[in-house]
Amino acid sequence: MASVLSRRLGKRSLLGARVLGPPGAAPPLEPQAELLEGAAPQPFLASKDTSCQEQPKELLKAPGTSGLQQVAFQLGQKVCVWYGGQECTGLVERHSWAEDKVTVWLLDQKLQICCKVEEVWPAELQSPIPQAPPPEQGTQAPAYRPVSRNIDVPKRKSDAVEMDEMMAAMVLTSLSCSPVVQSPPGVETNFSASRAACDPWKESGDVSDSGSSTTSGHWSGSSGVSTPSPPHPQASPKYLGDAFGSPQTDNGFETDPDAFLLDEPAPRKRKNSVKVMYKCLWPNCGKVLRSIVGIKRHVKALHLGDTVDSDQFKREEDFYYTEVQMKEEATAAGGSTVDPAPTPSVTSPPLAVLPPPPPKAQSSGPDHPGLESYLPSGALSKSAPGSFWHIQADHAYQALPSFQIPVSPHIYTSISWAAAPSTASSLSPVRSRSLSFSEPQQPPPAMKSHLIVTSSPRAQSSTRKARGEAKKCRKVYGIEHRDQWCTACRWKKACQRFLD
DNA sequence: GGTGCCGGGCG
DNA sequence: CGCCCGGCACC
Repeated sequence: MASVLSRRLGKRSLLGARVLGPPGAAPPLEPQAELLEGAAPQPFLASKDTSCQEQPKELLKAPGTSGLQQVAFQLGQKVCVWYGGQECTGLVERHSWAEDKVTVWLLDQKLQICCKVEEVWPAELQSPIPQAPPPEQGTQAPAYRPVSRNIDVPKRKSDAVEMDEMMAAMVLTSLSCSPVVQSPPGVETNFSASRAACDPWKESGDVSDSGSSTTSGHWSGSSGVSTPSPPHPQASPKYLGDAFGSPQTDNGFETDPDAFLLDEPAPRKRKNSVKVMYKCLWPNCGKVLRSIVGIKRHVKALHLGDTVDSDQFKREEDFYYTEVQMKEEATAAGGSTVDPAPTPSVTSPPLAVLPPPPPKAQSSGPDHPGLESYLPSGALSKSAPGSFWHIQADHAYQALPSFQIPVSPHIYTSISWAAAPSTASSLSPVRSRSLSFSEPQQPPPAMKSHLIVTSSPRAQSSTRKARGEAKKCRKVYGIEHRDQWCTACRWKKACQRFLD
């Protein structure tokens, strides 16, 4: 009995937790979610979002992360920064202490960049901070950014984190809505045009970011993964941003950076395994190539116009493709090596909606990497299993429909699709991670497998639920105490108090 | 026949 | 949607 009660309540509280989680400043959910990710601590998670989207919290946080000259930049403060090989002036958009980063709105370039504190200095001082990284390269010819910024996205461990942050930050800020330039929320100045262009997705993005979880509340702790089934037809850089920012990304780098580094990713892993492709995320493009080089070239040539000299777009091609896992079979058909935009049939639609968990090479799950990693890490893990075990008994019946409590094999089966779509398309499962989606997670693994396979065992009672042998309200309370029955019993429905 | 509960009706 | 009940399958 207890278990039953608890199970139900759990659903409820779970819901509450989720809904409340996001908007709150630091929902207790967060750490949990991270834990579930099963990955190493992910500074990135927090940092990505916060560093470039909200400053106040950060300001409160550890103001001592890196010891240099902790100048407190203020919003709107005029500063200088090394960018594009030259010293540019701009206004401080935000200053993230935790990340040691400053987002600067460059007046000249009319774009927003996010860089380290050390690389920014108040406009009054006419030179960068002495021991800071910059000039080494900045003084020379076409250096685009001081120091590390020159490394390509594919990265090695050492630089991975830093780069990730940078990239994500930049993507989120300057690239977020169109390849051109995005006016930052605060500075609504004269860029209404480009702003208008990006509004559609931006709106949805904002919604989810703010955590107002309009729809179902399946909100993922802090990662931008939110995937609230954004209406945007094709992938926009935003998702790219997510992609690079998502915890999975980090994971990917940690676990298997090589795959991402490889120019020729065709190291055909096992047969039937997932193959890494690279998909162009440029609006209306969606070209899929097999080599990272190819995709880069494609983006650069077709979309960025190969303007090698334009600092602004330098290396931006990195942002306009994403890694995609495709079933080997699917791609194998097309056969050989490079180019042909292969079998988008499978990938494209989901991809557009997905937070493409891209630079991740499923080195882990040899069997169905796609599923294994996308499912759990993406949506499922975000649920709060901890709060699972309580519910008020009597109204569980009412609650049932919406929460899909794993009560019986039937319900499982009805749910199982969530876990089962398996091999069909490695990407698709995410498509409808809705509230109930995460529930199947709760039962222990054994149950889960049962879950997936079931469906016919009770063949004979195909429609009708097998009669449980547990005592029911009627038996326990007797017909004379009908008022003490659970609601379901009273209504001649499946008893919810004494489940078996 | 007693019981559990599905399907469906009513307000 | 809450409530109720006919009726069926199981015991």
